[in-house]
Amino acid sequence: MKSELERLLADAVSSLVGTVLPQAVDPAWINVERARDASHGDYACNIALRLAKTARRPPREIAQAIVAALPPSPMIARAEVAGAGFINIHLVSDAHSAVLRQVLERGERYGESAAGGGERVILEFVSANPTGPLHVGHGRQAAYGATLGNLLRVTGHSVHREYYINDAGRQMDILTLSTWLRYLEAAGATLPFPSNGYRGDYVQAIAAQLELRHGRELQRSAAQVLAGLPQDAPQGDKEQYIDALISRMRALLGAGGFDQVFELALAAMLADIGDDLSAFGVEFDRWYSERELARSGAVERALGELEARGALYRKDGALWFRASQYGDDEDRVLVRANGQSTYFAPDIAYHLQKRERGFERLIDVLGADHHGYVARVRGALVAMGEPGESLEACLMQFVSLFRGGQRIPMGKREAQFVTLRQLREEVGNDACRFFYLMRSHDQQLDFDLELAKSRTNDNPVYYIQYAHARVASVMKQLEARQLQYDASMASDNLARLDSPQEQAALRELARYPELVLQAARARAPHALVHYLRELANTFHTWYNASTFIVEDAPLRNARLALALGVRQVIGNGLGLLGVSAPDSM
RNA sequence: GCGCCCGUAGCUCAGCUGGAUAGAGCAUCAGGCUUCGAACCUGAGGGUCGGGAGUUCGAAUCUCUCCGGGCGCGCCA
Repeated sequence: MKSELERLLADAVSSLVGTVLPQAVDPAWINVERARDASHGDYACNIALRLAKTARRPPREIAQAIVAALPPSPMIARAEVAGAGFINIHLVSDAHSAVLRQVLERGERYGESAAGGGERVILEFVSANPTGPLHVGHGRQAAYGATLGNLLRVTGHSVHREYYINDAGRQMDILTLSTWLRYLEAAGATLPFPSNGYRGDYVQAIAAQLELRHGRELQRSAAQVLAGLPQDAPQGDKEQYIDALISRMRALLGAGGFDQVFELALAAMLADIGDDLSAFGVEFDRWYSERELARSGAVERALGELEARGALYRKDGALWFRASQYGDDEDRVLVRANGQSTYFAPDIAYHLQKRERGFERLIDVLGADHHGYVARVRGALVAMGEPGESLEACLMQFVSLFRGGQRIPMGKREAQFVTLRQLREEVGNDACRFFYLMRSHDQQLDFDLELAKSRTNDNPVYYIQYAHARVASVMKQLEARQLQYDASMASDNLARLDSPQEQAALRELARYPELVLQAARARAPHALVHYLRELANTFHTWYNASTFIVEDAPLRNARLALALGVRQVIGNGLGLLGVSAPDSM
C-alpha cells in the first residue's frame, strides 16, 4: 500500500518537472508516512515541503500541483493539501477491509515480507562463558537475540543463530580448579578457597558429579595441593596464586586427570545453559566451540592473514595487532609474552570464519560493557580485507532487578546472584520475555519482579494476552448460542465495519507489516511490544463499545472476522516475541 | 582525561530516515458490569523534551558545548 502510493506520487511529481519543478526529483525523496491523526486521512506525504527550496515556490502551491497531477487510483478516495504543505491521502473504505481479508488469508504468515532479499545473517548472541549459570543480564540478551532473529526471518533474511562457547580460556581452567577443590572438600579435606575461584553453589553440584563418576581416584591431600604456593590476596597476588594452583593441579593429576575434570565441568555447564535457554524458548542453529576453532588451525590462519598484510608487529615479547591503524584507539596484543594468546586472537579468527562461511551480515549481541571490543574486531576484519560494515553490534544495557521498589544487589563472582533460571521460575517465561523486550536495548532496564509476577491490571503482559483470550472466548460463546461463523458472509459484508472503533482496528492491522519491517531494520523488538499494546487497546475499546454477537447476521459475521483478524495479529506478534497467546487465562 | 549509552508528565518509558496540537502505562481524581470475560473501558488534571548555542520552511529528533547518571578504557573475557 505504502509503496503503491509512493509510486503514484512519484509519477505526479515527475510530470511536473519542467513546469512547476526546475529539475528531476530522486524518487527516494518521496516518502509516504502513516498519518498520525485520523483527521489527516490514512497517509501523509511531505514531499512538497522538501521541494520548496529548490523549486523556489511556496510548499502549498507545489502540493496543490502534485495533487492535481496525481494519477487516478481505485484505492484513493481523495487527496488534499493541509497544514504547511502536507499532502493527506484518504483511502476508500474498501482499502481498509482489503487488509482484513489479507490477514485472514495469510494467517500466520501475515506480516511477513521479502524485504531482506535473502541476506545471509549470522546472529551471535548470549555466548556467555560456560563457567557459571546464566544470569539476568544474559536473559535479556537471549530474549533480544531470539526475537531479533524472528524479526529478521519474517522480513526475508536467512538467519543463522549461533552461540560461541569460550571453552578454551583461562576462565575454564579456573572453573576446573574450583570444581576439583570442592571435590576435595567434599571428601573431608580442609583447604582455603582461592579468592579468585568460582564460589557459586553450582560448583559443588558439579563436584558431586565428579565424585559420582570418578570416586576417589582424583583425591590428593591438602598438603600436596598447598605445598610451596605463593600467598593469595589480600597479602599476595590473587592471579599468581590461582595460576600456581592450576599448575599444581595439573602436576598432581597429570594432563589426563585435569582434562577429566575439565570435560565434566564444561559438559555440566553447557547442559545447564542449554537447558535453561531451551526452556526459555531460545534455540541456536549451532554451538560453536572455541577449542574446535583453535584445533582447526583457524587462529593461525587468521594471524597469518594479518601478518601477510603487515598488520602485526612484535614488541616487549608480545605479538601486536596494529588496531590503531584500523579505527581502534590503540594497538592490541594477540599473543602474550608468555606465548599464550589473548581472547582476542580466536575472536578475530571466529569472525573471519563467519565471513568465510558466506555470511554477509555479522550481528553480535553484546553486553554494553563490551562496547570497546567492537572497534578492534571490526578493525581486524578490515585488516584482513573484509568489509567493516558487515559487522554490526547490538549493545545491551544492564538489567537491574527490583522487588517492589527495592533494588536487588547483584555481583558477578559473589556467591549470591540471581540466575535466569530463578527469574524464570519466579515470574514465568511469558512475563520474563515480555519485560526483557519492553525497553529499547540501549536503555538500562529496571525489572520489577513484583510487577512482572502480578496478575493484576498493571501488568502489561496480561493486557495483550487478555485481548487474544477474549476473542477465543467470544467464539466459544458463539458456539454456546448454536451459531456458526460464516466466513463468506463476513467477507461480503466487511463494509459494515464502519464504526470509529472498527476503523481504528482495521488501521492497526494494516500497520502491522510495516511495523515488523521497521522493528527488524532498527533492530528494535521493543517497537513490536508497544505496537501490540496499542492493538490490544484498540481491541478492548471496541469490545467495550459494541456487541459482536448480534442478531443481524451479516454484521455479526463481519465483526467476528475483524475479531479473528485481531486475534491472528496478536498471536503472530506474540509469537515473534516468544510469548504464548492463550485462548483462556 | 578519552570512548559508548542515557536524560521527555510525580514514577517507568515510547516518539520511525527532522514534520502538523510531544504520547502511553502506573499513580491521583471522577465515572461505567441484569447483556459476548471488569485481567476491560470512558473522562480529567499533570511538560522550560537536562541547560545553552547552531543548522532550516520546521528540531524531542541532526551538530557543538556544558551539566547530571551508567558502562568501558588490561599481555582479563
